[in-house]
Amino acid sequence: MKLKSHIHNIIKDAFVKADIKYEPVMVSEASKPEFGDYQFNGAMALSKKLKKNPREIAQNILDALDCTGMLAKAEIAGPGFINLWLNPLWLAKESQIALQDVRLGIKKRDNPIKVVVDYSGPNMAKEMHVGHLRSTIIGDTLANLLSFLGDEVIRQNHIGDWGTQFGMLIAYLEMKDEDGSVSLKDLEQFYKDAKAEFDANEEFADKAREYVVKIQSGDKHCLQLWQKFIDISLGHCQEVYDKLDVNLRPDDVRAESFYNDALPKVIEALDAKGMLVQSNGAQCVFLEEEETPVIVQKGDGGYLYATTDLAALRYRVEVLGARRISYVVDARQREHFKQIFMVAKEAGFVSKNVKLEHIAFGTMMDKEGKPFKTRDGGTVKLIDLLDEAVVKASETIKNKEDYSKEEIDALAKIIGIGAVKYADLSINRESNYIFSWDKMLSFEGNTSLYMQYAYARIRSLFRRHGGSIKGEIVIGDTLEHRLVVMLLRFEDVLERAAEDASPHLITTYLYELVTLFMRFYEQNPILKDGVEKEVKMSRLLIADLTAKTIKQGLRLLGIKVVEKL
RNA sequence: GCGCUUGUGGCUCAAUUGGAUAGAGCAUCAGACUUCGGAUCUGAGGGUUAGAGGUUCGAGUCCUCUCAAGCGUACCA
Repeated sequence: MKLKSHIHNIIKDAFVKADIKYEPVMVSEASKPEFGDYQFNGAMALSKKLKKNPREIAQNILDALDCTGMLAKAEIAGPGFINLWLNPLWLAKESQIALQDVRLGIKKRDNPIKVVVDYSGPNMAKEMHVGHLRSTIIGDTLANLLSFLGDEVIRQNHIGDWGTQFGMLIAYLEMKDEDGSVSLKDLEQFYKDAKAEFDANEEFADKAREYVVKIQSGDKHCLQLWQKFIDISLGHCQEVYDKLDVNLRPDDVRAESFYNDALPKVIEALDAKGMLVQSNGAQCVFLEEEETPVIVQKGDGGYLYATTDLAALRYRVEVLGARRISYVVDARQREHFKQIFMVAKEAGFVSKNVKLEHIAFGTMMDKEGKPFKTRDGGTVKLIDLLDEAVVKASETIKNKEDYSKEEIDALAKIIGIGAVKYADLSINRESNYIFSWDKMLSFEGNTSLYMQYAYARIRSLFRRHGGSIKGEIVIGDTLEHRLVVMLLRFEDVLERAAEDASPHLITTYLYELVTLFMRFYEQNPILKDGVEKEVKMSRLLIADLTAKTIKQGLRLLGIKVVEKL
């Protein structure tokens, strides 16, 4: 239910009736329950334009406002706010409709677009570390979300599989003369060993350099070694994706090497546009108001990160047909993307109706507020972090009920991984955040376990109830009223989260929803003796819609729910 | 040096993009129950939104300056 735009339309009609020749601003949720369900703040801003007292304008709007259907009541408050109350009968009817729909009343977009979401992007030379977590799950959530809302989403995993370090790595792989399955089990160690060999052994270093050239010129033997290396490394990534319950598959991989042939064409295109300038031997694009140029070709003829990104951008627009391209990449690359987007626009690689956006995010920090590292200062492998989360989760739930070992293992996986994801996604992506096991695995506050607990409680309610639910929703008190309004707000929240690429809007919403439900549940008995049948059914239906909304919300974040906890 | 980002109770985070008395959780203190799962709920104390100006009917949010922190600053990705 697009609550806001429905109310907006009613206000619009009132504007026409009241002969106000301006477009009304969007309504917003009331900041406090006393102020109703929604509020319209446009009267104050109009006062200057219309040269009238804002309260008078508000009164004019109010007089023209249709309060016979969706709205029950409207009042003027303060300097000219218009507070709006929704009609309980209307709310009951709409929530009933939502409940009968698997999509909870959320329609797919009428005008879907093709969206490329570029996320995760690990480097094949090393294993995924904690730094890849945010890109992977924020990107995945965005992709899930847009897809749910009806857009055609194309997931792109832009892996780093090309560059000088691969010469060293495949030379070392060949020297070890294994099939790779043993020595590449720990990529991190393999990289270290290769580097040590490179530094100590002159002969090996020469060979490594030679192999760089050989892969690039298409030498069969070297390419085979390289392919083997990439396959194994990608296998590590897939293991992480599966563990994370993220929707990335091998098909979504478009590696850097994929664009090799397109790189010279990027240079040609830029040259044809007269944008290339040679500076200190390198081919550069100078941009207005940018201090440093974008270097697209090195003095030795080699290509760079920027060149590959431009080639990828062209591919996404021209071949994939993207109308929106979202790059979910660390905030430190802000300048890079700013420049790439400028070059792409100037070169005509994208038309004006294509939206390019850098979905920047902050860094994960430790308790002291320093970048998250191991005790000896190394990077934390993502797979280790996830495994630890599962172990910690099983410790948390072990003492709770008499679960079998299998049950604990299954639960711990869902809960542990879910806790990591939820903790990350619940924070405004732009800022850095402090990683804390204790907070993450707490049952209190805005955490995944609080959501899981609420969901399990509702499910338990239905197990206990057993029989069928026949009846309709009747809003009995203000708490039920607020809860139902909250439930119907779901679509507005998803739209906004998708627009801003901000998963934390979903978690904030879910937390508010669950808090409200807990209060409702505490105050309004459902299965207890003495509750009238109609009331019982109505409350069960509200509980059911709450559970379904929690489940759907978490699902979009890539988190599964559990029936028992 | 220049540029970008950030600064909100003791701690961790919000604030509907300029709206009403800045909200939550943790921690602290005080309550509720012969538990529809207490891993719950209710309440209290705790804030000059880093600081100083400015714009506006109205500023945590926009502008200017100062302070502090993080990051980026041409042939890595």
